[in-house]
Amino acid sequence: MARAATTSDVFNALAEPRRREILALLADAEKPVGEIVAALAEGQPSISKHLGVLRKVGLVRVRRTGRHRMYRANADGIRPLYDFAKTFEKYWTHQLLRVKERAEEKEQKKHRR
Amino acid sequence: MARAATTSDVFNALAEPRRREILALLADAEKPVGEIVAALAEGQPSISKHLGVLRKVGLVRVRRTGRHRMYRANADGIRPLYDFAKTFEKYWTHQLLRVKERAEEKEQKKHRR
DNA sequence: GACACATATTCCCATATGGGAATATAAATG
DNA sequence: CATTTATATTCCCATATGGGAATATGTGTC
Repeated sequence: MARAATTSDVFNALAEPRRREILALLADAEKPVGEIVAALAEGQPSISKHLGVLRKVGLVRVRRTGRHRMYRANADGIRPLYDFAKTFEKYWTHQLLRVKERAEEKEQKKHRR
Repeated sequence: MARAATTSDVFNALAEPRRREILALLADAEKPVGEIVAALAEGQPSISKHLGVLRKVGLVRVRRTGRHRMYRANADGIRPLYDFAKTFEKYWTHQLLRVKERAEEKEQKKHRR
């Protein structure tokens, strides 16, 4: 048996760094393909293919508007990843410290604007 | 460019379901290879190779004892996965979160005038 | 040393890949 | 309709895969 298809599940789809970047880009607002291409500085066909993979595993949704296709992230689709990782949370070392650190970072970001 | 190596990072390593199973098995206690082979009902070479991948990306540690090799999970290694997923937490359509958001919106509206 | 046991490595192969180039499809515009 | 714009699809190929079989390596035991 060969390696599983990238479209077989969320884990395989998100193994590719570009696709994680794309998903992050689409988290806050829907964007047309061209904007993603410009943001990631990669060929348009490449981006379109990545979007196809994300679509197949349900991580993004599309809406057609004229000749544009507006993509947006479907954050719920990431839960399998999160759930898996979360089962290891209790084994992390310095857990309390790290949580505290991240909370503080967040606080700073909020106040920085 | 072809697909990235499974050993290139945690995301690629954990795209394979067997490797996630192995990691879950090793979360609570270290185990010799044979025990994993028995638990997952798969060929020993296959398991050894999976362990090799997990080792290379730092998700497991090994300890040699006689002719056994005791493997244990290194839970800290999963944090990249967790951190990535966590950035989408706020977008989840979870009931409590929604209630909270609506409360905040209301609050803002009240103060906006 | 001869052997059994535990694990890793090598060899094999069908399969999916990601990117670039070229091309196709579709919609707006003149 | 011809052309431009936006996006998807097809074709190409070097590359890594996961599993099984066979083999190698290492370690206890007699």
